[in-house]
Amino acid sequence: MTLEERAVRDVQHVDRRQVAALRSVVDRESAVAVADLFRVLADPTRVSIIHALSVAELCNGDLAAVLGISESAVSHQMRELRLMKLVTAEKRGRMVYYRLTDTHIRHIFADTLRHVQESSPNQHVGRLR
Amino acid sequence: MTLEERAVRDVQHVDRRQVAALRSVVDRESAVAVADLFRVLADPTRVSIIHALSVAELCNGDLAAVLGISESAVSHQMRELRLMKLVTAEKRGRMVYYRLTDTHIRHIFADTLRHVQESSPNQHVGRLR
DNA sequence: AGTATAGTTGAATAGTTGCTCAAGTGTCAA
DNA sequence: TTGACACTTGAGCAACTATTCAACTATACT
Repeated sequence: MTLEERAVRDVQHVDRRQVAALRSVVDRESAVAVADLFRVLADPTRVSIIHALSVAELCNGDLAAVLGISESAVSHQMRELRLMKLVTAEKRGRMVYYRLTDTHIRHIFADTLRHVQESSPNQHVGRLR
Repeated sequence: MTLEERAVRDVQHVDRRQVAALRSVVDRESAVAVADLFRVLADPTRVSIIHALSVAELCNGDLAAVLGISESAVSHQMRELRLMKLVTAEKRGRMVYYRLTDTHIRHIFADTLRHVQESSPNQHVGRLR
């Protein structure tokens, strides 16, 4: 018996129609898309990069300087951010300048920063790094 | 020479004051806090759970039925979501009912869902799972 | 030409994550 | 009490991730 079949059969606590309705609302595909977007924002380095770029346009080396990490590490992250279309790269001479593509992301990001700063000024429940 | 020292020294493209200013704006601690919050939302299963709970209050087994995964898997995820204070658990008899704690998260989540559905209806650039 | 600078890339690696499985706890009903 | 049910927990593992290092390309300067 597949999980799919179990899902339809084994519901005993909510009525089946509600579960059936939820199963159609919560489709896997958009869940993956949403998770992918959040995944990009789920790393302190990328968060810092986006934070910095929300203040100024910066090149790869400057980002490394601002964050205090290697240029290679920045470059790897920029590749990811570019792939996910969160930043745009513009080459000028031998430098590559990055800026945020999307104002929507800016808002989501700002909202979350505010949320974190308001709701838990001192407690921190996340994992160790 | 530490990365910290490099950071102050090696800046050649932006003026040093700007980088110094950015270095104070982009502090590691809140970057980690923001990333931690996003990390919770960066998994398709947890996204689906939050999506389902934004529609109805559900117990562990129902969530398993709705998502089509094992109760154990759900329970593991609920522990995380509880730790991060995104959901609240309420035990009634032998069932544990979950609901979303925070309306702020609801908004961030809804924003992002809308963003994903609007901005990239068909393309998908994320990793395979 | 030659050299230095800015950035990219691929492999390797240490650490993390999400799930499964098996064993456990607590609750209800016969 | 016995059994079934709802859920939790810990160990183990396969997959993924962020960084480092070394080698590379491309541009600029002399």
